[in-house]
Amino acid sequence: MNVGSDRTEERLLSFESICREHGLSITPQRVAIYKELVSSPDHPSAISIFNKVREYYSNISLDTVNRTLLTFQKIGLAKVVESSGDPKRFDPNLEPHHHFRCISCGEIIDFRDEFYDALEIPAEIKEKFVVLEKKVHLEGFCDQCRAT
Amino acid sequence: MNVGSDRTEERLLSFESICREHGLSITPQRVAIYKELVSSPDHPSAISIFNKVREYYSNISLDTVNRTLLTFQKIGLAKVVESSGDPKRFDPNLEPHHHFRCISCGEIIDFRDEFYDALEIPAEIKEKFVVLEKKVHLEGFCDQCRAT
DNA sequence: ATGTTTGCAAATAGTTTGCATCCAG
DNA sequence: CTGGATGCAAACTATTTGCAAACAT
Repeated sequence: MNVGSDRTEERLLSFESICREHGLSITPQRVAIYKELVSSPDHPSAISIFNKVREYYSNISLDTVNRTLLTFQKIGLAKVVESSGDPKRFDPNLEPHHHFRCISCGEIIDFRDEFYDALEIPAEIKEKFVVLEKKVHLEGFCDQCRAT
Repeated sequence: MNVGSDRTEERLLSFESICREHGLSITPQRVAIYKELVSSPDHPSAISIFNKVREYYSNISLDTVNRTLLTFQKIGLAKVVESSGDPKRFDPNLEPHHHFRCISCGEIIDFRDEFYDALEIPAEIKEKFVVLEKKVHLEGFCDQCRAT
């Protein structure tokens, strides 16, 4: 597990209250999974979180990790990354941000862009649908893979 | 199978030349799968194309459909939709367009927007990566599901 | 106390692979 | 003819479900 930053401590507090709001128990498994998720610099899959948590919580099961991550998604503590790949990847970053995905290695890189954040929703969409999330998705080759 | 429009006929011709360019045979299976794909109004999964093609090509196998769709993606005849769901969905629409996805029913709706098409790539990204694709992804509730 | 959560095992869904046969070029 | 494509079966990966035991509140 990564060493807890102030940011992580802060998020742990809101984690507990959000769980309570939804009538969910604060179990050690959920705490451990949440800590791993928010201290992840990337977009971890259930398996990668499972492997990290298992280092110090040896008898946790992959099913619990899967179930818990889906629960987190449901109550708004995580998002599922839009990607065309097989294993679901989770995103602990709830701030507005955008994604670049390398089509060669599959790496997904977050980036901030105030201009993108401020994009207007087209009228034809706004009239018919309720838009809750807006994200620019870029694709191509990352610096590692462009060299190949 | 949908009745062939002029657009479909047109695309079939370029389909054959693109296959030849890549040294791929024009097999009846590939033609059938391609016809289904491009006449799809939505973003079909391998299974849904399999089911439609099977109506008149009864002994085609799902494996062939899967393999063929991946081949189409490789040679640029189709794209895989960025989505967080399980079954891969393919996109026959190669024109620049954007997606709205309903988080309730999973429907993905294409929309055109010239302003979005013209978005600049942020300098920090352009410097490091090669960007081949740019798409705005919106999420929320579609008109059907917002009522529920 | 009791209703939720967990871990295990089995089931399921989607996709991929190996291989013999078949067919397009 | 011949190499690539297909169909079948089996393997594999990711995820989900049923259920009894364990735990949080």
